Amino acid sequence: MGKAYNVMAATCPSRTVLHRIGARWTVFVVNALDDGPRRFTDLKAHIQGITPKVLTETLRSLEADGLISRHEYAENPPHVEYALTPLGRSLLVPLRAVRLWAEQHVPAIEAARARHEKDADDEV
Amino acid sequence: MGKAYNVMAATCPSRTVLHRIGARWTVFVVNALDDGPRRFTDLKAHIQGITPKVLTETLRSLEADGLISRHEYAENPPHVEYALTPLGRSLLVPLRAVRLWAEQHVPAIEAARARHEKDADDEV
DNA sequence: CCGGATCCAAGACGATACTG
DNA sequence: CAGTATCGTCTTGGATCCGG
Repeated sequence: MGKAYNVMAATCPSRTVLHRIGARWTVFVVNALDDGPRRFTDLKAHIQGITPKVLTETLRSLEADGLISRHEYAENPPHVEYALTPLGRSLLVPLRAVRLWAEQHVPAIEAARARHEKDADDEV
Repeated sequence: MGKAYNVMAATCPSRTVLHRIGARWTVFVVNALDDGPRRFTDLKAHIQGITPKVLTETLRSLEADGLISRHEYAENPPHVEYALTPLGRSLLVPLRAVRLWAEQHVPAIEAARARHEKDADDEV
């Protein structure tokens, strides 16, 4: 029995999964829930620059895929908490690594870009 | 001395890095170079469904960021090879994990989507 | 507090044809 | 073989305002 799924295959269902993971804000939301449940406004404040509309869309998508859970308390004013499901926590492992990689390699990337920029100039 | 970079901050340079990593085809190209250098046509065949234009754009971006190297042999017909740089190989580690996660959790995601679909129907 | 509704802009992505 | 050129589409995402 070989591998069941392969993202390199055009019609493999894993591509839709990858597409969801790769969505612009998924890595932010999943990482933001790393240290426990958070409320909507809390998430919005933590993930700087995200708009309420996009945050809502992202949360709904992740909920549909079973990566986060939404718990609504019957209070007024409203009180809603989002948390990672076990499946979401398993995704957190690679996504945390991606986040860390991005944060740790900023200087290397910027240096490469500067070098590339310079090479382009030299060719003129 | 605290952490230098934080993707949660709106203006942090790590966001541009994350944006590049998150580009639709980055994870495919980096993973495709996992087991050694490949030629353009080889990549295109391996990453099913990618168009030459998009593949070129992705390769150029990754090259500009110092993640892959492009080696051109002075032959006719043309012979060009792409390979991961050390920096690119360091990115391969988390991106390979992302790819594996996507491939391994297809059934879980599909089950969650079906459940979600059913819940939506039940509310009607 | 937690969103929903609406409108709009950008750019990513795709299809196709062509060339050194 | 390894791309370019062109064009069109179409999904994302952003801005803003409103409502339960």
